[in-house]
Amino acid sequence: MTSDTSTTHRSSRTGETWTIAQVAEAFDVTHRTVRHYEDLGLISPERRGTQRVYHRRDRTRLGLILRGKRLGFPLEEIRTIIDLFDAPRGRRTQLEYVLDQIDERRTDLEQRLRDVQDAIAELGEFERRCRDDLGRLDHV
Amino acid sequence: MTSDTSTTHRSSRTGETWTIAQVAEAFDVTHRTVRHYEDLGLISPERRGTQRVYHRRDRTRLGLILRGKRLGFPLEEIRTIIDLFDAPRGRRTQLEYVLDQIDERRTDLEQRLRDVQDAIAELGEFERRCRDDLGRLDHV
DNA sequence: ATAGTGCTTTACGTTTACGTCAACGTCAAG
DNA sequence: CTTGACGTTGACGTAAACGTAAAGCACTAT
Repeated sequence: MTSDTSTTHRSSRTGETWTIAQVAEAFDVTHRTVRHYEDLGLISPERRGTQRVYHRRDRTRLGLILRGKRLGFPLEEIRTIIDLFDAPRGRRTQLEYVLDQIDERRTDLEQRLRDVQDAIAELGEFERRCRDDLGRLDHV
Repeated sequence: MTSDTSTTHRSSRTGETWTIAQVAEAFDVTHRTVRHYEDLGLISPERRGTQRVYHRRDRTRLGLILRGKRLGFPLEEIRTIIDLFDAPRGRRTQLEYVLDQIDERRTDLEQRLRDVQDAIAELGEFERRCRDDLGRLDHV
């Protein structure tokens, strides 16, 4: 019940693995969320017996997943995207397919870029009008 | 059953109103979607008898809604944002509240801006690697 | 008068993205 | 050896964002 400095090790020896509780806290999501992403095939942590063991690779993926979510992509689409990064690009057909996918993604992202920029600009314009109104109130 | 050039008028006289079918098609959504937004209070078209009549104001709002959606905002949040634009900002307290909200929104949008830019950058880097791989295949 | 076209409400169904138990395993500490 | 602390697998619940009939009104054309 007192101060316990030995809470979050367990991977002190390996130095590169984490438990589900640790990654969940690190990314500020619940363990349920992490398991859900695994159910959908977005991450596949190592199993040591029955326990899940997360490596840096899994953390990288989790970061990509959460960023994708912030951008409003559905999880299924996020899966196809990050799978793309790990896809075997040995044969020419595969590489050309991957490059095609990249182009599609980029088109989508550039639309979102415009959306965000427009929204920020409109917000700025709106703020200016509000500050004008405020100025008039001060002036009187 | 033959060619019918008189399909989409009905507002020819007023020149500034549309039916639900027309706005739905214009924004490439279903009428169900449009009505759903109305149920949530995101738009409130005029009623002429029982029929909905959409004005430019409603189209503007629809545009904002759909852009908000592309950026991954939930509809409820979108409602509070676009309501903000139409809010009565007469009193100082109101104006200060609005300016606060604007700041919150901007912080959020700037995070998304970074997310999109990072994603595009990573995509570019990934494409470069793929093109390298492709070049090596050509070279052999 | 009737049929067709478009709009309306009501209401249940579906998908996505998890939340929330329940019930059980496991490992170290007391 | 029992008690936690943490982990595991189901399995059902839920909120958001619509989809999808079903059934009826209104106007127009034949």
